[in-house]
Amino acid sequence: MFLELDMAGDKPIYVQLKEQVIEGIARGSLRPGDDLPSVRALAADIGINLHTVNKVYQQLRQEGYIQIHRSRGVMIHPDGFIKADKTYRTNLKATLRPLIAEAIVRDLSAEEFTRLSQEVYEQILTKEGGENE
Amino acid sequence: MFLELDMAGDKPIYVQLKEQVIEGIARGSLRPGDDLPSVRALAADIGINLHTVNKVYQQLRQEGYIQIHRSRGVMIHPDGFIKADKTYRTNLKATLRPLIAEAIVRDLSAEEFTRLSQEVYEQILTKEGGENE
DNA sequence: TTGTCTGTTATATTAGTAGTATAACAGACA
DNA sequence: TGTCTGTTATACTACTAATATAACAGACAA
Repeated sequence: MFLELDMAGDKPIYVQLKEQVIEGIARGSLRPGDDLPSVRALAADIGINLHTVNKVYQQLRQEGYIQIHRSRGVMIHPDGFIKADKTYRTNLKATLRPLIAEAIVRDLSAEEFTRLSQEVYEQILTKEGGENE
Repeated sequence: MFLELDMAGDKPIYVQLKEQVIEGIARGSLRPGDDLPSVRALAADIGINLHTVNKVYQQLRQEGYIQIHRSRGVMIHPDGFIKADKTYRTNLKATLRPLIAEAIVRDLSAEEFTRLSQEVYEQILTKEGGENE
């Protein structure tokens, strides 16, 4: 797999792992129906505990990204993903709010903010690496 | 003051407090040179501990939003704020990356994402309340 | 000079989360 | 019967959020 975890940084590794699976789906590297490693295999592969992987899988399942079958293992959800609805948009705006408040104070216009967002869209879809903090 | 803290939610109250000060500056409710309450006064006002307020003030000072004088108290930084530089933009893009990855999976186009961002800009600048999660 | 305001520092405690370590349970299936 | 799967339970360490007291030190007005 294509995983790169920063064990030192302050972002929890289960969050990093979850985000990388979602970005893998966004990029198209992981496609509906694709198998994911078992909790034990992935944990051993990246050198972390089984429970940390399990926590990620449980959250991804709850949010509709993957399917888990008792003894057949884990796969990317074969029926596609939950579309952006009202609740999602409301939550996204709430998440963006403090980011944009800071942008305003730093004199970053809405147009510049949009340009940065476009760049991130392209970075993800064209498989560019993004410099992490 | 205009503070509304959610003690139950999972967002730490020191983060909420910090974000609300920054949004206050973004809105123009707090302007360069304005006094802020003392750590003890603000803590007593909203019913939290002195150290929680102090932590917020220290972080706001470190990031250039406020000035702290030993026994004269706290004020919004009178000389304006640090403009968006290369480092800030890089960090902002890193922060946006997982949000946008999820947006892509949920079939939210870059144009729609931009539209939501514009709405948040306007919400903040026109002093609308934003529904919190 | 004394009192009272300011931020600052030091300790200690409680509660919750992140991550690890073992172990065992239960379904599928070759 | 093994051996793979996810699942559950328990316990431990380390760290963070938040609180509670207490004391220190600078500024400044009465």
